Amino acid sequence: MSNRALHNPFMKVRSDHASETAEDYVEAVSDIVHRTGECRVKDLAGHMGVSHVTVTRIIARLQDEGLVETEPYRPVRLTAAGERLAAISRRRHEVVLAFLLALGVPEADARRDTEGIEHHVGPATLERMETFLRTREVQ
Amino acid sequence: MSNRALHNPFMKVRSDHASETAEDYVEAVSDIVHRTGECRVKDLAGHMGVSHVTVTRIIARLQDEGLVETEPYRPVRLTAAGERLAAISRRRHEVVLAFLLALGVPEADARRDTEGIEHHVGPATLERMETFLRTREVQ
DNA sequence: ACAAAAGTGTAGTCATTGCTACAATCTGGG
DNA sequence: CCCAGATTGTAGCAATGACTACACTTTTGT
Repeated sequence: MSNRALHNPFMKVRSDHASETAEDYVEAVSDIVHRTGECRVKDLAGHMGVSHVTVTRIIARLQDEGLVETEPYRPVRLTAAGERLAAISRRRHEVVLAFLLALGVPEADARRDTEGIEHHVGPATLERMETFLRTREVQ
Repeated sequence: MSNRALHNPFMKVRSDHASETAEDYVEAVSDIVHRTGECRVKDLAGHMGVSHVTVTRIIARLQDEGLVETEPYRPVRLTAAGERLAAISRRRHEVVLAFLLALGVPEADARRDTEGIEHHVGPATLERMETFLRTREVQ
């Protein structure tokens, strides 16, 4: 099993799915705090396109994981760990988006695809994308 | 809501998840049939790294969706629709993998990342990847 | 100051994808 | 032929993420 995990890419993809939500949410919290000063549940619900109930439960889980802090009826804040994860996620998001744009993908498509792709871009691929951006530039 | 769906990339990603499984499984069925003559539940379980129970249930769903055909204790076959989806998925998979390799990503990383990325590569991005492969070639 | 409105939490449901444990079927070797 | 082992199916549980409906705070406007 653990042996197969090392060789089966599907397992990697599945375990990635678990952290995708965390990455998306801490990034969203970070964005919203920087734009509006504080991040409320309803802001996240609007941002993610889900009901406030879904947000509440996911935030509760992220709090258990030590990524965010909040109290009932209060705004959501990032912990230090949450800030770190948000920074990493945002940077990767930006690299992937810039890369797709540099590739010549129309902006609307690039934004859509980046949202799905970013969570599956490993360090090696990210590094190659950055190299491409530095050397080729737009074309 | 439906208005927001058009503008919220996260909704796209979520609905993509539903079809990812279908794509992965029809592609796996196709591969296994071509390699060994027939595709059994246990082959899929090994290929995907999950228990046979998970496979059985997913295959049942894909049968409802008209992508595969099977009877109890019998091998799994693809329908015409399943073959079509498998062909599309495999081609996209190959393009993404070739693209990452052309980018200079080490093979092991490229294979891993392709597995996660492929499902989120839209037509426009796929087209740009193919163009890159045709024009730049390896570099 | 206080009621209405806005925002948030809770209860309960559903679908998906995992799992283990156990039951049923198929198949091959003796 | 027939049973033991391999394969497949079924039952039942857990976690995640989605929802509606309803309850509870907080905020706001008069």
